[in-house]
Amino acid sequence: MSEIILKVTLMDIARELNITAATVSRALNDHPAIKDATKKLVKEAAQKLQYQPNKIASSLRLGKSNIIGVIIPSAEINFFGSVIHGIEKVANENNYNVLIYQTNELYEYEKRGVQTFLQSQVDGVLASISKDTINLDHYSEIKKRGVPLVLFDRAIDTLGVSAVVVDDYAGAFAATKHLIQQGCRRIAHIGGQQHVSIFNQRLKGYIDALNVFGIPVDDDLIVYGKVSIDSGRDCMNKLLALAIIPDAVFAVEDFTALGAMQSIKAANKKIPDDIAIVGFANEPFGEYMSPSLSTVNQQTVQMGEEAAKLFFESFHNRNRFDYNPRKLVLQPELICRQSSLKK
Amino acid sequence: MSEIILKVTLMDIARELNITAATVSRALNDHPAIKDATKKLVKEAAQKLQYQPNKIASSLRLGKSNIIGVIIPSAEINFFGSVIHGIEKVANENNYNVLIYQTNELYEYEKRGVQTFLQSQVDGVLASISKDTINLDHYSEIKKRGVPLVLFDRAIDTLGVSAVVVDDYAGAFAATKHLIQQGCRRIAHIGGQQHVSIFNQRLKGYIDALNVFGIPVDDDLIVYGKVSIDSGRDCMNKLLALAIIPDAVFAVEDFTALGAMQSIKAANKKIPDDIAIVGFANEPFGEYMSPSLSTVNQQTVQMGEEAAKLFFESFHNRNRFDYNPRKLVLQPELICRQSSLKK
DNA sequence: TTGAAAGCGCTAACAA
DNA sequence: TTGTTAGCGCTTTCAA
Repeated sequence: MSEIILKVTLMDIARELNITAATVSRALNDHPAIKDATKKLVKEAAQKLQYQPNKIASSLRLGKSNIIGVIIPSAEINFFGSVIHGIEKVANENNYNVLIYQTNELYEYEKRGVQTFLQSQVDGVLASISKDTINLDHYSEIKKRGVPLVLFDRAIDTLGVSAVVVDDYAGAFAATKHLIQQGCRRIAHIGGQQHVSIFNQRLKGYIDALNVFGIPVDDDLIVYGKVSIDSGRDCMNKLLALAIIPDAVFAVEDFTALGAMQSIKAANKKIPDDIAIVGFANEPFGEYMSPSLSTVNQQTVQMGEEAAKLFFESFHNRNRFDYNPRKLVLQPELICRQSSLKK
Repeated sequence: MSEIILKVTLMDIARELNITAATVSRALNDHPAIKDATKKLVKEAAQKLQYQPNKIASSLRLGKSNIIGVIIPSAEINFFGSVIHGIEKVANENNYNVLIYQTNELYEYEKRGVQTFLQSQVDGVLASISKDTINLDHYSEIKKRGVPLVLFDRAIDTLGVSAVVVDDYAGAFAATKHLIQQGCRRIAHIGGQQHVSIFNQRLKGYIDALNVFGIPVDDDLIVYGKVSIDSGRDCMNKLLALAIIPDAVFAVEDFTALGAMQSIKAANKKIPDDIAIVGFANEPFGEYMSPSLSTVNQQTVQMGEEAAKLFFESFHNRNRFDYNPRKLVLQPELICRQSSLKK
């Protein structure tokens, strides 16, 4: 049974070598004014005593925590897992750590997360706004405290902060265009909550694609839901109840598409022959369904990486008055699978 | 454009009210010795000045960070996302935050993660050991420093720390038994790396189920892979090359099962009629495939919750010599879907 | 019921 | 090249 290691500090090393803590600190940080011989001695002693620097003390002194706070709706959604993956990668490369806070799509939790992060003295906050959130004062507060804020995916322009988003409009346009090119003419859209900008953009892309190709927009073919499997099923049922049913559906997101597919199958219609369908997000399950689901891929890991990079950019320029937030728009990629490919 | 809020400290509040920082601190922490009137004044002033307590300073003083470090192989794997969800939930309820470190299944990263967490003065570490890891000294070091360590899912008994695992043996036994009850007699197993305890347990459960039901264990029917879609496909191809092919497969995990299914379909065999198949993990895609995948559900969110609770238990008892680590075994649940249900 | 003073562990300005 | 000293913001012991 090995002994417990007692807390060892700079002072312990200093005492061991009959020098001061300041010298030890400088030696460990490779300060140029310190003799190589001293550095060597100090580092050996640190090793021997199994010294671990206390980051909290150092953070307090330096006024910098080397921690990025990340606010996400849910760690359980694959999309956000991927984004975190990207964030972590860039953060670790820069000697930063990542604190996670989940909102469960609730405004109250989101507010609490922001408070917690400010108190934890994070150097920056990366956030994806929850669907439930309308009031944005808590985000303004981050800005007011001089802490860099970067939004990803669910961004809001009025905040005037850096952001990484995918071009939802372009993705929706491409998806709709693809359906038109497959010969579909009655293309429905199952949309999401319109105060969420990404959902609104997808609606616009859909409408503009129809316009560009001279297909009239039919309000009966546009239904709105809450973005879930159940809601997808319900919305599709409404579309199937129309006098003339659609020959294609562009769903705002993959789970919605999945619900719609279930409903189509239940009505004994064939996918894609009777009704073609395209989703959005490239959730992993889409690839393995039958028929496999056409969708729009969002470059999730890259989104995380870029968000983290934007934070470092803001952080390094935080004292410059001429630094302006940047908005990065990633291009999504249409993935055509069986659910939309007619023979 | 709103003004930047300058850092406001206890001293600022104290000055405002002509009292000392000590009193302010006590008032904000509802110390019983402080007059209600004073508390009221202090809290109002704190509000007015938009005071945010500095947790780093408080951590340094108290020797306690209120942070739990979580080490996972990858945030992109749904399983770990769910576990984090559970951990976050319990952590937040207890005023704790969660630092995440990803190892990408690499020993070197895992070691670095442990160092980072120790330096960050986390109050405890929750970890799932990466597949690549064999040397466990870094985990022993956490113990030696008196920091509570709780392992989840990928646990190792020899470390003598608390752990939450699912009963992999029981899950594998149930899956195999189910296949036997469906009338299968040549049941193959696609296994994982045997130094990973959970994979080894699943093999044992498979073998014991065969034994209990009087079915001879045939070494030809057991193949080992690296736990991935590709590896599942390769392993299944080997099984399909046997003189007498199996009539069922118990795969060590869902992605492996998925690869196997692709290979079975490519060989023009019917699932489940020619070959029935069961996976392990209940990855979301399994529900939506065709045929849908039978699998074993692992109570992931609950696993996270229990792991966090075990940490708090260890933490509160960290100075007691009679506290022993506890191992929690969650019971998995067999989910029978189309891939294994014969008519 | 409150104040004075010290200290958590580290780093940086200044001095030598 | 190294030492001295002070202080980051908070909490707590001791004293009043």
